[in-house]
Amino acid sequence: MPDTKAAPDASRRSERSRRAIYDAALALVAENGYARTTVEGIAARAGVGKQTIYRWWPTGTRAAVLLEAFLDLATHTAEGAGGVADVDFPDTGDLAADLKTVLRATVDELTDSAFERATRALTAEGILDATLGAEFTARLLEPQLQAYIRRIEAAQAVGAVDPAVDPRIAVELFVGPLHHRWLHRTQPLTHDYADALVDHALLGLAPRR
Amino acid sequence: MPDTKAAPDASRRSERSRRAIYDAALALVAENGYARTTVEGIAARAGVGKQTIYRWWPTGTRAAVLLEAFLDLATHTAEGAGGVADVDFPDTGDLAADLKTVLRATVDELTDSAFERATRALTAEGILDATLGAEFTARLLEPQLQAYIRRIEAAQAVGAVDPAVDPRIAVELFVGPLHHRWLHRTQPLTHDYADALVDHALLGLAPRR
Amino acid sequence: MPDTKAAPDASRRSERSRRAIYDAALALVAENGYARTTVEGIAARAGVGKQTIYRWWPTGTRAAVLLEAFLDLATHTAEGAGGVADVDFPDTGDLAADLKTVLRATVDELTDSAFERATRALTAEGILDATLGAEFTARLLEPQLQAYIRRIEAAQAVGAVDPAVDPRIAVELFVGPLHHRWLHRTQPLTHDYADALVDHALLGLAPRR
Amino acid sequence: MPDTKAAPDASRRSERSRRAIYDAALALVAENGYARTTVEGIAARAGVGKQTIYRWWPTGTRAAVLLEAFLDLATHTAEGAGGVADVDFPDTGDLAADLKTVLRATVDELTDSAFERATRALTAEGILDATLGAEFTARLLEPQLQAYIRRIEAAQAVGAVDPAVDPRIAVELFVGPLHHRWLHRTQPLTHDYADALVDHALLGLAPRR
DNA sequence: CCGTAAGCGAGACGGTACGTCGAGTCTTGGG
DNA sequence: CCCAAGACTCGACGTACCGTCTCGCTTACGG
Repeated sequence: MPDTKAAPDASRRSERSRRAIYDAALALVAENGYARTTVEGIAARAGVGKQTIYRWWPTGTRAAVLLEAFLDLATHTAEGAGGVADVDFPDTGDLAADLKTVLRATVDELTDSAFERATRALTAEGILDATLGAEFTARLLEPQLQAYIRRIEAAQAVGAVDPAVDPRIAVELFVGPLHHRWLHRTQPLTHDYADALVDHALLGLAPRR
Repeated sequence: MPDTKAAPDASRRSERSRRAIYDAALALVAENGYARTTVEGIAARAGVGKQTIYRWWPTGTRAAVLLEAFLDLATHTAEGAGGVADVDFPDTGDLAADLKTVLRATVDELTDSAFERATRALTAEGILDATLGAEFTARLLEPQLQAYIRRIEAAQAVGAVDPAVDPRIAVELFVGPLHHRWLHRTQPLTHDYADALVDHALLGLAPRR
Repeated sequence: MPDTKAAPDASRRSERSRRAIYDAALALVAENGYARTTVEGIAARAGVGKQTIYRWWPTGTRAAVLLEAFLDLATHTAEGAGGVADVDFPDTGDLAADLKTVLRATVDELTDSAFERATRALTAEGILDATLGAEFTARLLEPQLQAYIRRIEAAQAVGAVDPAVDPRIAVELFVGPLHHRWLHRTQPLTHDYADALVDHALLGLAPRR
Repeated sequence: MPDTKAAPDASRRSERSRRAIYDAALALVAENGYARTTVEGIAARAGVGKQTIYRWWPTGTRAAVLLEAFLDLATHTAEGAGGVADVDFPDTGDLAADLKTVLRATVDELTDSAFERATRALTAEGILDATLGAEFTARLLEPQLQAYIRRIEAAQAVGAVDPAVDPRIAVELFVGPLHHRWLHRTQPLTHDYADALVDHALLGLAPRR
């Protein structure tokens, strides 16, 4: 036998229900927090049967719905720009300025009250569950990191970044501390912090002279 | 009297039960994962009534128990050294070497199969719940960061680190990327990575000449 | 048009599907019992869409299908004899013997493992639901009772039964106890019991002299 | 191992909940019918958690509750008379009159609008499910039949009933037809019918002269 | 030295949500 | 327009845990 459980026929899926589920999930998490958001609640708010949710997200249901809601959102936001997978990163020729621009935008996104709770929930679930974490990383996080990497490689090509530097580590030098502060709330997450991070990372800690 | 609920009398607390609860909680999380660990399960495994758990951890029960189990563990590990709050950081005079030593140790801790699940669980809960997050940060994370900060200030005093550098940001330049990789599993977490991180952060990304 | 819901066009009905539904329903009840027999299961087993079942049996679906399956069966069994409505009752001139013949046959039918479950199910549903009960009585039970009544009236005509006796009550004196024992399983249902019933009812309980 | 599932500790059972469940079950069946009565509904009406119901009636839940509700009711009605198991049957010396008294009372019980639905439900479930049926018969039906049997044996002792008669069959000659008419609603269930039944059964169908 | 008041193991309780099943309706594509 | 297939909304199922609440039992004062 090929499969234990027959997969549902995606071509007959209700578009209306799918969207209603995304909207309901995001709204409920924003309003009540992830812990108080239930599958039952999402179904009720979306005007949908629970089975419809479990049919399309049989495992990791709550988090899986949220992840797709996010991806859907991102897709529609970036409409026409080629989708999420192709995040655009500014290249004005000034690496530090470009990094600050992007990191400041990231700060704004992470502290956007409409989505902070959902983003935290997804991140936390990804930390706990490796399967969801892989999905989260591959579909949301990695595309962004790749955009950084491309910008840093461009900088290396024009001599703005040491060619010995591993671009992946370079990215993490910016993104890691930002996320660290956001996740653990050790200090407020501000534009100034984003700027300082760029300066420290580019110049290094050791004295230049 | 003004209090709605009388606080339990800590002097009468059963030491045996307290320890059994820690052990049970850590073991269950290690065996089954945090999601499948329940208060009921902990109580049963510890041979303890549920009420005994709720008496001493009335809120955020599951995570609160785990956090204390961790602190208890750390206290007994660091026995005699003055406790967790006073983490010791090597100072051989060679900052890069000292950082690598500590970061390598951190890598080992984070990937220790006996505790990785519990650490992830605690981190994830802290991300979702600000109250627990504050507790987690204050009692587990911050003491460690302070040790880094002291070491970096010492390095600044001997001219090994640029005096203009913000020590807090400096710490995050090491710890942030490490945690990022651990949390999101983007790449394997190795000693080599710890070393590379130190080198990149100290020297900066911009070409030295 | 006044009708809320158009009645389906019976002339277009698929004979193949109808028969397949009867077979599936009877088989499933015999195999798994009525409680575990579902409309979905019948449809699947019959290779038929659910709608086809609901189209032709819009109310009381499960029981209605079973009832028709039974009637269909009886019709085909009694083929040529004029159908179910005209049950034939032996008349050898010996009333007691004729009653014993029929009651023994009834005992055999009621304990026939192929149909006992379905008969019980139909009876039980008829007990609960007056509408189905009326249908069940009119189409299955009453024709049988009428055959008894005719035989008893014939017996009264030849002086074998007291003319003051109400034939309907007389029938129930035979059929009632038999069903009682079958329904409540108070004692085993045997041919001997059928015989004893006839003797007791004909002669009465009071001493004859 | 002795048991798959630990039995609950009956000594700690909540009397208040038990009674509330009985009341709710009987009321709901009377109001909405058995088919529309759900375990969830009973729990809600009784102000009780579903688990409390499933704890004490793990199998055949709905019907089992109803059966116990009935037994409880009967126990409290017959309070002081020694309980249900010891049904009292009149013995005025006139067998026919005594039987008519009891059968008329039975007619009234069976058509009592407060309990008819519940009685039908229990009977129907007992017909379908042999386990429940055995319980139903043993605890509700059989005690009544035994009272009849004792009365008939008494009648035999004084020569009012033929000694060759099987008392069990005699009982069924009265009770069987009554139940038959009640269950199948073939004719109205009246006191006159009860009287006629007694007369027919005692005297028999065959002419006395 | 002896109540008496706490902590304790145990587990029943009222709840909430889970994930599943089936009912009956609706939609799609084929004949 | 019938039909097979199956997705849909809805409601109930029986289970798992939550956090609260008695129950007896044990254990440490404090009069």
